[in-house]
Amino acid sequence: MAIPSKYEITEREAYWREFWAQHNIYAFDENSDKPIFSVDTPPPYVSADHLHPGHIMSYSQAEFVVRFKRMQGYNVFYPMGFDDNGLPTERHVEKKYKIKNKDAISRSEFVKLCLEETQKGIETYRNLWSLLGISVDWSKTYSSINPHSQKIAQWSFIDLYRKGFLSQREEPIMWDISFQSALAQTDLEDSEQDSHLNDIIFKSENTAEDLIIATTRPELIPAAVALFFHPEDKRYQHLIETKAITPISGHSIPILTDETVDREFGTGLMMVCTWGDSEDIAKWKKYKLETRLIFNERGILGELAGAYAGTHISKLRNSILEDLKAQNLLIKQTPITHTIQVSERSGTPIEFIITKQWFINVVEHKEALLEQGRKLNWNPKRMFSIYSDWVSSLKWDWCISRQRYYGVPIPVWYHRETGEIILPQEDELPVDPTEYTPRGYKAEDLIAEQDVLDTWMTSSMSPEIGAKLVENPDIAAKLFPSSLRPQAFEIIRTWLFYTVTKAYFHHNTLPFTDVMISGHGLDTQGRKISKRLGNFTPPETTIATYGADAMRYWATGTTLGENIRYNEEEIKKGKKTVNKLFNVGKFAEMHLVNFTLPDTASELELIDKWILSELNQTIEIATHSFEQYEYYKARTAIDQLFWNKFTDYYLELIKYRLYDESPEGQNSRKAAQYTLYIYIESLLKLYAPILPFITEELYQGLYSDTESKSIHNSTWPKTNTNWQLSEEENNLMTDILAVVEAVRAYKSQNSISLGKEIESFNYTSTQDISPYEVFLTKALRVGKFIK
RNA sequence: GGGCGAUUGGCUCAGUUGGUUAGAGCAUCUCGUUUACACCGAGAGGGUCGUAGGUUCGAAUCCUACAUCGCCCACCA
Repeated sequence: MAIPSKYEITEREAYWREFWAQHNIYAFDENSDKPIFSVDTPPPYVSADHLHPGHIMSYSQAEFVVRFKRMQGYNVFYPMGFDDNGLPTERHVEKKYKIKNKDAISRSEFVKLCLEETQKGIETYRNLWSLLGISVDWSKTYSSINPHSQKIAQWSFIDLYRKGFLSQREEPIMWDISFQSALAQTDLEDSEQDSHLNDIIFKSENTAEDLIIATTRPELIPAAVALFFHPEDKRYQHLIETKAITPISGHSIPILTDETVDREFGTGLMMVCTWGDSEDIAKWKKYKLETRLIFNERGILGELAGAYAGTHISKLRNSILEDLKAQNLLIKQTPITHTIQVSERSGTPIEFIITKQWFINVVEHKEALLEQGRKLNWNPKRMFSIYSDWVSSLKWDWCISRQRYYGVPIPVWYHRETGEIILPQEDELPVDPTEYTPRGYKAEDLIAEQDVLDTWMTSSMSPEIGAKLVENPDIAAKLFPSSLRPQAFEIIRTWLFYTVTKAYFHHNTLPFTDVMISGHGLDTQGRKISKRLGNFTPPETTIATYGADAMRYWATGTTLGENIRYNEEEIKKGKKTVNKLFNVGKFAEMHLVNFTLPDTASELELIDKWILSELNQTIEIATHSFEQYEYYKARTAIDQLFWNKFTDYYLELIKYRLYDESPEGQNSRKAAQYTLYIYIESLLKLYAPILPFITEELYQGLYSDTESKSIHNSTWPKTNTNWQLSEEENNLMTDILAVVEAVRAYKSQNSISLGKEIESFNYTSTQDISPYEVFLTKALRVGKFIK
């Protein structure tokens, strides 16, 4: 197959994409006995078309390593997943179809819309990933809402229940009043808001004196259940064991002491409600305080809110402050800026209500989970601290039930009479309890669980969901644990933590051995790329302009875990590299016509051995670097070899030999051809993980004699000790290269064209390079060297 | 407040265990129509490696403090 005369990037990349697909170049081979390398590919959210260069960066970086492993002889299992489950999808559909009230649409209609939107998202990703040349095995694809994934997520629930890691408890839980669903610790986000610290008068029931408390949430006064002060606070000793009367609601609450109260804050008196924050819950639990819930799951105020009943909690603060003012009970308002926790998805400040929810008991296993995390091979190492910080700071068990429409149903029924919890058999999965009756029961005896599972409940099973795409159970078993988990650092505390947790609880193992954590994509000014700011060029546009190889080249531009700025110059450099490779390919093709690799190596000249020894060194560096996930280092070394050693020197120095038609020059010419042949093949292979398109083009054009043999299934280059230079040869080469440089400088400074022959050149050298004078005079067009 | 990361020529970034004149690309300047390539080639200029101390024969690299920027966590009701 010949190399085309011109490299039309878009057209040729499309050609090779099609070629790879047709020949199943990236398919996992179930019949192979090669060692397996399995990847736990991140399943991206498909709920919105928000793909930007940051995604390109992180997927490419992982893919460099995957391609390297494939060429190293691994049977690569590289599936693709799509996370189309859960709240983000619901929200996207609500927004897009302007669904304000879910009562206006049936559950099944709504789910149908979700699935439709999901499908569109999958197409967007799939198109871009193919465009980029991501070498996933598209025959191994899952979506997190499909039956395969649902089955595994539900199995997980059942297995955890049977093993005692699950519990159903009624307790205060973080709640999103706008979505009306429970939230897990990780669904929260900080939001800085301007507010007031209000000094408000309570009355002592016993002495009728004024008790001043400071609060940012005066609306919770009707929910107040106690006042606290520090046990050693001299100002309030006489109040121990007495009671206070709240303003507005006028109910009586105990006054207690606790060491966690800060004497310096406000007046040193603290109001505890049910519940304003986790501190409230802690004290409520510790002192077994009363429970006063003033609003329901929609945020509507109830009886305990007295006159305010029927209105919404969000309106209560102003009403209460006005009423306090009217009664002269509000003494002071201090403006403050503080950080409150809001629901990540809705932006609504979280509230606490008490409901029955399912939990995975993670808090009591903190130590073990920390230990599991420690056993992972983290790349880069420092990313482990994000994991350990998170695990150490866990305060709540993982709440896995969600009061939502679109998700994997919790596979549970409750017996109408006894309340007994009924689980389906494994072979019945997946089930929707609201539409299915488990074997051995009658529908009328059962109450179906309405809630669905947290979306992380499914994605935390991704290594197994992926592995089980292979039907043969023996082979599937070999795919778990995965070899590699690539992901972004933002989801260490969610996806990574939950996956580690699941593998530990289910199998007492790690879900994967190696972790590769990528950084953020930033815009040209160093700001985080986001859909909201719109500060990015769509990757499709960039690829159309410069090609996928060039875009991938940009992604090598930073070390793993570091953020990378979008930099069009780097992409241009990628394109230049592609162009240069192409031209070298054309040149080689021209000079390798009718050349076949001889059985025995040709008699190499010093310069030939030199470039091959440079190749040796680069192979070593690149191999080691890719193994350490240091694709950047690999690329730099390969670039050096290609640009600075090969095109700058070697190629120019052997041209005269390649063009030599004389009979006495044929041995030398063959040696140069031989070197060219060997060198370029290895060079292409070295670049192949980073630049899959152009390397395939040239490999097919120069080397492949079969229709289906791809460079990406070829073997990774090996070093050859025959190419090692002796110390003497090495010194000689150093001098020869110095002479080359000197001649070039001389010509450049004297405005002489490099191609023009000069009569003589003065040089000094530490080695005796006289045997190479003929070579130098020919290669450099110098009549005579004068020492 | 605690933790992590960053700070290197105009710009974007490398510098693995401390070791000869600190590297690359882009940009700048000079030169060159050379038979793979002008998406090219050759040459040149440009950095007291954020600041201040310390360890060492020797520090961009190790230690301490500080400054600026970014991120994460905890946040006083």
